[in-house]
Parts: sequence; C-alpha cells; structure tokens
Amino acid sequence: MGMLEAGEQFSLRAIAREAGVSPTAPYRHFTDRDALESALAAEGLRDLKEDLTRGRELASSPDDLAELAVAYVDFARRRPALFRLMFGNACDEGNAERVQAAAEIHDLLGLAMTTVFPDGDADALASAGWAFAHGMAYLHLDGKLSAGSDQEVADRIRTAFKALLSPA
Amino acid sequence: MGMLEAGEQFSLRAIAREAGVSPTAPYRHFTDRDALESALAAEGLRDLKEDLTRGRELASSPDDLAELAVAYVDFARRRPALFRLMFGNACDEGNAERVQAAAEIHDLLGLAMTTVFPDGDADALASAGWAFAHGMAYLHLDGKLSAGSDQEVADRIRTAFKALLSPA
DNA sequence: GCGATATGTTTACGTTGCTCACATGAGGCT
DNA sequence: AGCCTCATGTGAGCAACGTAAACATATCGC
Repeated sequence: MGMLEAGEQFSLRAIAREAGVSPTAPYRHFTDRDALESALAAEGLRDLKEDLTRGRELASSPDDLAELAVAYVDFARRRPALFRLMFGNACDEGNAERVQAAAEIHDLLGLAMTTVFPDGDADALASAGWAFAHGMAYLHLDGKLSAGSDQEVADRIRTAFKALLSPA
Repeated sequence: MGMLEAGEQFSLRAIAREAGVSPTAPYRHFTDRDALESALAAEGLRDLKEDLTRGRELASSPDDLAELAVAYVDFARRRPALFRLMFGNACDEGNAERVQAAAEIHDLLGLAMTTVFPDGDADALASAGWAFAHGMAYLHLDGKLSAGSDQEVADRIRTAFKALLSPA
C-alpha cells in the first residue's frame, strides 16, 4: 500500500470505487471494515514512528523532547483522518500488528523520556509524555486550541511543554 | 434532557426508536445529526465542568491539579461515548453553546494552573495541563495504556503528572 | 493439463441520514 | 364561538453504507 488518504471521509465502498473495483471486492482482502481500519492504523502507526525517528538522534535534552511532541502533533495535523483511525477505535486486540505498532510508539517515547531524565520514574514519564503529545494533537485536531500557522502551533507546543517541565 | 447514554452506539433512528417515536421526529428538534451531537456535546461539557468543580475548592497545590486530571479521565472512562462526542467532531463554530462550554473548560483548567503556578506562563500552562489530561483520557479510552481498576488508573495519573512536573 | 486458491462480480438485505408531503393538536386572535 | 397558525409527529421514499451469499475467472503448483 502507498500513500494513504489525507482526505476526511472514509467508506469501504468509496475505497472500492476509487480503486475502480466492485463495492464488495475489499472483502476478499479484509474480513471487515474494522479489519481494514486496523490495517491502515497499523501502517499509520509505523509511519508516525518513522516521523519521530528519522533524521533525529536519541533525545538528549528537554528541547529534544519538545521537538518530539511537535513532530507528533505535526503528524496528526497533516493526516488527521489517519490519525483518528490510528487511535479512534477501542483497543483492538485482534490485530497484533496494530497493537505492536502502538506499543512501539509508547516505547519510543518512553526511551526518549528516560534518556533525558534517567532518574525519573520511567513508566510514569513515558505515559505522561505520550499523554501530553497525544492530548495536544487531539485538541488541535478538534480546534479546541487556537490554530494559526504551523510555526505558531509548533512554538506553542514547545512553550507549553517547557512550562509543564518547570512550571514556576 | 436527563442522563445521556452511557452506551456505545448512537444513531438518530435508534434514539427515535427508543423514544417510541417515528424515525423522522427528531428532525423537528434538531436540523441535523450534527446539531443533535453538538447539543449533547454541549451538555456533556457542562457536566464535565461540574465534575471538575463540585466538592472542590480552587486548586492550590500540584496535588490538587493531579486530582483535576484524575477527575477528567474518570469522566471520560465513565461516559466514553459522550466524551468522544464532546471532542470528536472538528470544531463546530456553528454551535455557540458548545464552543463556549469548551472554552469554559479551558479557562477552568487554566485558572487552576495559574493559581498553583502564578509565576508561570499562564496560557502555556493552561494548554499543557489540558493536553495532559486530555491525552490521558484518550489513551485510556483507546486502551493504549494498561487499564486496571479505577484506583490503579487514578494512581498512575497522579504519578505521571507529578513525574512531568518535576521529572528528575 | 488440472484442480485449488485468490480475486473479483452481481444481487440482495437491513440500517442509516435526510427530504418531502401530509396530518393533528394546542393556543391565541377577533 | 370560530379560525388560523405554529409546533410537533407521521409516512413513504431516496441514496449511501456495511455485509452476506452465490457465482465467475484467473493464476499457480503439481
């Protein structure tokens, strides 16, 4: 599979149509709409992981962590439908690929956090960092935070992250 | 309106059916499915705000802030479908009620943050705190963080929050 | 070559959001 | 009273969706 949908809407039949194929053809490849979504989600998670990795060494400073959050939100903003797909469904234990891809994201962020803060509670820091980035992503996707240019958004995320780390 | 759906699925027709009324009756009261969702969302946001307020004085310590996050996630876990409704749609400027309800949540959290950290960047702290709680809520809803009992979840959120505030 | 497997097609059913034309009932006006 | 208006509910109907079943074909191992 290649570049997957930046657009907003998503229906099995529409996909079939776009692929120039009969409406039920996808069922030869995916048992279910959910199965298709999970496959897309898994690929999306891998893409996100690559975005968080590529051209970046292991995080070594809080600033590096902030950049991770920026990249995370940037991904969500560039591919909102896919991002929602990646996280929107209740945990789908059925698709091992997907579960693992999600776990890898968690581990990646966790590793970064504990590298920068080796004396902190690794698990807590991993979850907290992920939650921050994830929440920022969703709040921006849903327009709950003023939007502005990519630059502005990125700056606000950096500022917010640092504010949390040393809040007074 | 009263207690609104803890269940998962949600269709206009199903609501009409459950209300013992014809499938098109709801259209007399809401122009649109989106309009109905927005109304539910607005009420949900007010409920959430009350949850974050009731039986609680203005936050005065980081621990109080952690409790806010716990309450936030608790709401999401108790009423997942509603929570998704409240935030799931792209920003719907059309419904002023809803936009305002969301803004009130933001302000509430912002006020709490700046009360505890009067010297910090108010805006950044507000967004950051919200993002943390929001991300935690979604990650738990989507099963991306190990679940466990309510107690365990609450404890992990407290721990994570404090880990972020003083990470080493 | 031949049979299995992978892939695709047609047809069909039930559900959904939504529109439109129509009924009905309660209130206020003169 | 009588009437008119508005709010509410109904019914039939449309297009789109997810899904299932029965049927076709093509590709590949033997």
